[in-house]
Amino acid sequence: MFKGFADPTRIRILSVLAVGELCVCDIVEILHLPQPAVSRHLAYLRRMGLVEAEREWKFAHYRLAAPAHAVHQNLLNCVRTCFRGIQSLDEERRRAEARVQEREAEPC
Amino acid sequence: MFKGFADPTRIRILSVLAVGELCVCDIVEILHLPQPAVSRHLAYLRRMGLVEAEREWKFAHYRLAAPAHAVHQNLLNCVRTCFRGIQSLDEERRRAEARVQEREAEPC
DNA sequence: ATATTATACTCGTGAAGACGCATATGAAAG
DNA sequence: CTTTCATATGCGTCTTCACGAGTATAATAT
Repeated sequence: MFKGFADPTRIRILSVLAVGELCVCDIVEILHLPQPAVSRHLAYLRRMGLVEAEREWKFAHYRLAAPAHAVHQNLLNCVRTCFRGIQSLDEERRRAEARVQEREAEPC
Repeated sequence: MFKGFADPTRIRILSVLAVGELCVCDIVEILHLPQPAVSRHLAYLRRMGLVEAEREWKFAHYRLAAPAHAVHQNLLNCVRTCFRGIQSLDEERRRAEARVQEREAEPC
């Protein structure tokens, strides 16, 4: 579980997913990372049970998994509270929020 | 910081140090691990700022470092609360408590 | 059928680190 | 000075994993 958090890139991914559900391409744009890197880290996080994926149309929507035990809960608190105020993460979260709101306003 | 927790042996060490100050040889006996392994993990944890050492007489007394930031605080909460109830860790903590109490009762 | 889009995977390379074993350091006692 | 005890560090090996580059897959669009 801790290993899931033991990488800067994965922390960034978890941090933006804390904002809301995002697809791989969103994360690629928000974090300015190559798509295979994002996919690989997401696969890792999936294996650890930290995120869940759902395919809809052409997109894989990822979200934070519901905490399965106390450690998990505690680490999610970290994402939601401790990571506030770190400038680079804040910016990425802002961009993520914009994306999530576009999604909600989007016509089906 | 998360990397400090991303190893089972280090979690065991942090868990017994949460009970109180211990020297390397205590940890070796409590966890049934070879001394070099313990020393190296402690060095790692020292580099991460998770533990502090103090040499007194021939012994190096190790203790958990005071939390330096929110993430650190949160992870220490994990050690103190989330790890309760895991049988193997509980046993090791019990043995650590015995040690700490011997220390306190010890004549100078 | 072909092209496009979104996502996943494979492979090679390199770095970090875990472990066992042996050995070094450093202080205190004999 | 040598021994002993507590601790630290080197070395060789093995595993895990991060990353880049390329490619595969699978669904949709033309």
